[in-house]
Amino acid sequence: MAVTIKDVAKETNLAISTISKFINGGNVREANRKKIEEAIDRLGFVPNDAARGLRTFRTYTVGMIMGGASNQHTAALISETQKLLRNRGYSLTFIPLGMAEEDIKTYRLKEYVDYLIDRGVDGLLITPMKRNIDFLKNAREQKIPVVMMEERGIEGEADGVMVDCTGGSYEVVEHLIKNGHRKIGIVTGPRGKLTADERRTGYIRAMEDYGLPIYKEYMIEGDYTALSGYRSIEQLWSLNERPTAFFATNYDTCLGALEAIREFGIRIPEDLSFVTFDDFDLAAVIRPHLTAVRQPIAKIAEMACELLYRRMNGDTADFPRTIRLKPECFYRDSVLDLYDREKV
Amino acid sequence: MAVTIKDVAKETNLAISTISKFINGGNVREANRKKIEEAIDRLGFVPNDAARGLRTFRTYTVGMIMGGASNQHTAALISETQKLLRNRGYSLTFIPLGMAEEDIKTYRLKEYVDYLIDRGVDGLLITPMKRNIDFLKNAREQKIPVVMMEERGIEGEADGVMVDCTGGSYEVVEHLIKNGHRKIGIVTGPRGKLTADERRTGYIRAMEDYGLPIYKEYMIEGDYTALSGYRSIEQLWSLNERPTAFFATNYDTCLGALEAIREFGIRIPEDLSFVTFDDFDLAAVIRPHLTAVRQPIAKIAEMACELLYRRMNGDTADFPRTIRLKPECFYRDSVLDLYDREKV
DNA sequence: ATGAAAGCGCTAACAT
DNA sequence: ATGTTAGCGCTTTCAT
Repeated sequence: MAVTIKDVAKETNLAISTISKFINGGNVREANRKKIEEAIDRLGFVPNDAARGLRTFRTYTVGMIMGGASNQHTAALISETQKLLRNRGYSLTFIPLGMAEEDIKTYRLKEYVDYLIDRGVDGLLITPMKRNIDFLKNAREQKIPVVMMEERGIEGEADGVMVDCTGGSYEVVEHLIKNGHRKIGIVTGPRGKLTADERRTGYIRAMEDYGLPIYKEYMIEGDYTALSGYRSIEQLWSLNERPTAFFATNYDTCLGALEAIREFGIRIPEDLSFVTFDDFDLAAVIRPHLTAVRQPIAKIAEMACELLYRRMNGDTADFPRTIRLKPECFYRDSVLDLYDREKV
Repeated sequence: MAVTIKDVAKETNLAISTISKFINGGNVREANRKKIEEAIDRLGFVPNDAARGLRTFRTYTVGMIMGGASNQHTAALISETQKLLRNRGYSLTFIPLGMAEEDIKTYRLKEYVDYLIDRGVDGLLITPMKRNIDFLKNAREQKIPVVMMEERGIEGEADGVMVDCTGGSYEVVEHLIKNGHRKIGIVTGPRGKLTADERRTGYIRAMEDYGLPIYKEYMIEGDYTALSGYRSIEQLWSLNERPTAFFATNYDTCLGALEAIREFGIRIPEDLSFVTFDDFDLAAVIRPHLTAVRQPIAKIAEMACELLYRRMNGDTADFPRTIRLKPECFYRDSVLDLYDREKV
């Protein structure tokens, strides 16, 4: 904190403004460039962000609010985002949204957004739990760009980067159907959360497209927690007519469901075929290898950061945009081919 | 960003300095207090952190670096910390440390620390992966207080807040022993990581105290990842003489181990008794309920924040401190009483 | 208790 | 290409 641009100026016998210009990528005579670089190095000069921010009305800080940091998918997203932002000279102020905690009831998203705005972020990356944009009021008023993750863009409010969950969900359920499954259980995510609604929709649509009946008993209302995944298997297994396949719609429910499956001694895929949204390390390792829909996490982060970066720099082209990324299905060994079985 | 302290001054017909004083908790005549509060409210004034920081050489920002955000324990820690810090007026700049990624090899901790220091954090909360303090050089030189989590305090360098892992580990292994187990498998964490070493020590010490032999084959070298947990069961189950009990030393290895257990159709506790470090939602729900060592997460966060807060405010009493918290064992149903079995 | 004024480190407009 | 200078919003002496 001690050495300032002034010191560098003195050291190099140049004007403060020349140093400033250099720092910000301006043109400087070659000889001076060297001198300045040396001086900066020797002195260990680091620009003072506070001073810079005071002038430029920028903090070079991005606020990120998102829940469920305890699952691999989210953690990876945070990690990627942080890296990309840092490479662009931004740091990340992070607010985790409690998933199971009191947060979900009180939904203090607006409070958090306002807090970050007051602290002076240049942009916001938000993963909301429902499509409700009250919390964006101050961001809009103060023209702080917002990119929503796992949501569509909103006219006049925010851009959105999301994965085509309906498609991914459809594809994996279709895969089950094509393997002869008719009774397919599913544990859904919280109502109003776009990804959850889409994954449910994909399931329903696939069933309908293949003329299959949709039984209420097979659609378990969950909330993306491991516990709800666990309960869903519990519930399905208590049915007289058990499903032959199961679709866990996110990482956490998948873990929970697998636990119940272990507990009940259910065999995959002999007793129950199993597919899941969100791929993870173990999914490809455990036996049988789990068929899963993988989200392009790096790409999501990249698109969101890129878009936010552009907005923060005044590029408002195509606002609001909705970037929709395709997930990828990994077909592995957790689905039993019922037709095959019949033949045997 | 528009309304400043100046506006408030004008609005109230008071001097800027009076407003400033009020904001910072100084004494103001009752009548003025009211006027100021009203004006602030009406105008929606929020102090500009950059300007304030420029004067005070403070950013009211704390940097946090920690890995493994994908497990419940870590996620909860981040969440708690963020909350506590915010209540004290600090925001959190977060850098996740990739666990399985390239980070673990290159170990760019110093790079991250320096980055945060350059960005001007007032304090640092770090969970290092090994006891190596090179990365603290700049923090020390610039007198930026550091509280290490999951580490001891270091003379002249940093305070430490940690859990007595040796004790917790000892206790839970002792529990196994007292239930008649002699062949106890364990999957350890990365060498050099204090918590991992301590948990290993607790295991060894308990075995020694009860005069039990320690077999190399039962001590699987892991790295706190789910995969290593999975592999450890795989390995142990391939032994001629399988263990009767297993100790997963953290959340991730526990998940991985449970997966392998499902896959191999191993029954808990009939075929294998199971205990784990780090308690989690499902542990108490699945059958059998898992015996687990729970870390006092809220307390850890509280102690770390409190200590860091004191340091940031110049209180250097007892530096460096090492705060050691006791974990708690939850004895549930995943351990078979072998004596009982003999009787039967 | 309140006010006037200096200045934190930097950027940007303007002058050279 | 480089230099001079005003001022961003705030805290902090120092007066009053």
